[in-house]
Amino acid sequence: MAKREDKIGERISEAEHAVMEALWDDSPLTAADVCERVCEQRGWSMPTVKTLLSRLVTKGAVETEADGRRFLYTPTIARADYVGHESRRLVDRLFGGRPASLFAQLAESEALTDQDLAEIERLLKELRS
Amino acid sequence: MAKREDKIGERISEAEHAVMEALWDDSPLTAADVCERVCEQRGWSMPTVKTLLSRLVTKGAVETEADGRRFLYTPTIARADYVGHESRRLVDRLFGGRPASLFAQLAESEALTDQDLAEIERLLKELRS
DNA sequence: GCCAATCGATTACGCCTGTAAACCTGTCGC
DNA sequence: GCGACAGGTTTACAGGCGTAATCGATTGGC
Repeated sequence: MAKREDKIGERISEAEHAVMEALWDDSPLTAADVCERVCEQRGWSMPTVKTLLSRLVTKGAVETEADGRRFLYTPTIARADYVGHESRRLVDRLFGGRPASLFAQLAESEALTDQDLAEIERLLKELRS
Repeated sequence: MAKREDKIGERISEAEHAVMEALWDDSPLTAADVCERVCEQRGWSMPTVKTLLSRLVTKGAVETEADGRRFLYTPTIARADYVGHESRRLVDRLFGGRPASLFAQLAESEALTDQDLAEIERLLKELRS
């Protein structure tokens, strides 16, 4: 049942997360590649991306592979794991660990469209089988 | 439709959140009251609670009412608003704003018990009417 | 072979957060 | 009336985060 590398040790910050998204979207990437995909959108400059990448490497969320004189960066944790981890954190912190409460909250606060409801219904049906 | 005081300006930190929970649970409270409910559990001392309360007041998340020489603290934002806000933040950040994806994630990662499923189903049915 | 461009590493720095000690002041007991 | 205490305010300080400049090494062009 080894449930897929569950090593999400140190917390990933907001800015670092943006970098992770780029890498999850496509990897390995060089620092320049990453910058190309996030710098404009976030108003960052290269040095910022370099720093974030280093920190992610230190945290063990990203690993490097030498390619001549530069590095290629690859995530070591799966996006699904990260996302699952963060979701559970939220559910624990705000909903006493009861996902149904989260759902109720989203429902009650308008946040669910008809499409969402339909999709959730479909998933529910699937889980029943 | 004034959707209930939506003033969640500054972000509330983790530690501050613990204090908010105490106040949401029961308010108004004095600083000592708050400490009584969270200090042991979190391993805090009075000064820490005082600091957190001050910061929350500065952030406008809590307001004070004088009671003789001391203060009574009361939340100015509703728990439901805070929780909704944070939930939406997560959905936006990690699931491209699609709540159904969050649901799918929770489903796929074991996190949903039969009870959860039953409850969600019930809520769904309710929303349909 | 030497210079400029390229890259990663090191250093910087202000703000927020967690956690508290120190300080000031009003008050209640004696 | 005076000292101990309760309670709020100020100050502190280390670590994380956002953002970046600077340094040092490598290398491709000429």
